[in-house]
Amino acid sequence: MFDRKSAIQAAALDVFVERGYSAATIAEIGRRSQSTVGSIYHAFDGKAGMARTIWTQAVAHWHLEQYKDDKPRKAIRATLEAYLTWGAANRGAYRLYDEIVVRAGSEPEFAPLAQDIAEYDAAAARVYQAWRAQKLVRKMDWPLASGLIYGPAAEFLRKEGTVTPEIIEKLAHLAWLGVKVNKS
Amino acid sequence: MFDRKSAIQAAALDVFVERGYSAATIAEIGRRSQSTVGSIYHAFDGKAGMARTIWTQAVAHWHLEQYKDDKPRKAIRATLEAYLTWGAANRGAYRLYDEIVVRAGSEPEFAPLAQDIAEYDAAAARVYQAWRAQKLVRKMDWPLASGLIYGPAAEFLRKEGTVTPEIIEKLAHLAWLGVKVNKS
DNA sequence: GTCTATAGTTAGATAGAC
DNA sequence: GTCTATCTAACTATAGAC
Repeated sequence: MFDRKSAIQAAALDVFVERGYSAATIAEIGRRSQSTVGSIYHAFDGKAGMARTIWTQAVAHWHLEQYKDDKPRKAIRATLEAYLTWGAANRGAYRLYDEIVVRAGSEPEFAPLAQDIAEYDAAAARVYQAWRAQKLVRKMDWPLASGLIYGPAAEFLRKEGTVTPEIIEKLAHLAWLGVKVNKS
Repeated sequence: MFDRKSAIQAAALDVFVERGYSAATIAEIGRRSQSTVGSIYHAFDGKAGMARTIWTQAVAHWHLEQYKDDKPRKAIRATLEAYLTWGAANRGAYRLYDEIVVRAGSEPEFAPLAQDIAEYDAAAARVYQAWRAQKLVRKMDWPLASGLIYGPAAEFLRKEGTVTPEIIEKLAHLAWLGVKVNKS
């Protein structure tokens, strides 16, 4: 049977990607999903609610927590590979993801999403601190560690460069260099 | 004498930082700068025009091009130090800068700014390629090189971590590791 | 759950006097 | 250059029938 909620969400993703969050309208999302405004508000908590769902699904692709039982070197490689691969295969969606995160930092209607983001970040920080407790990685606050791990990849994905296995390798290698314990 | 344009710009920065770009209104900017809507439109090309000026002034603080005659290792350190120092001292303005750049990627009214950003990036790319021609840095496309240089710092500034000389040192060191030529 | 119709709000931008 | 007044347009969100 027809899953209206999924149809709305798919249409919302399309419209957000094409127009950007601001210029996307509920009416257009309704048109594309063959739904009406009323149905959309029934299924989602408005525009910001749709964005929140989209963010959740995107981030699940590379969330560090899912690799928490691996050794850090392997886990970092896996999360980065997933991040870069997904971002490269879904440029538009990646840009939208980026836009949503930035807006969540300043716009009040995104408060629930901002909460999700903070929790997501805290979960990743716990993974890092668990590794730290086992002396598998260097002592470092998570804001710095996450910058070293994800920063280059994030900046790269913002541009239009092509993601190759060599680039994944290079970024994973440098991320590991940044956080591994000093042997010397 | 009273410089209205500067007053408007300062007020715009305040309001954008406090409310975010979307929720900032021309009327509020007028109130704070003791100017009227008409004067604001006389001095700037609307809201997006004010954002454009703010972006230009922010980016001038760390533009790589200003260090183009230095050796790359020193230049990278200098640009990163400027970037991190400015960002840490102006958290709100940094967030706004980030928001403006992201929006410029998807909203049509930012077309002139998007052009500025592309030119800025091209200028930095030329600096890198000039170094490359002298074999001072590794052969690498600028999207990747800029990710390695600025990415960790950008990601770090997005969070609320404190910038210390050690952190600047660490980020500058890793940036250099990422782009320096292989000695082996 | 789905729909239509509309309310309600807001703000960016401009015209034209001074 | 500065100002006031207004226009215009658009969109989110809700109310309430089915």
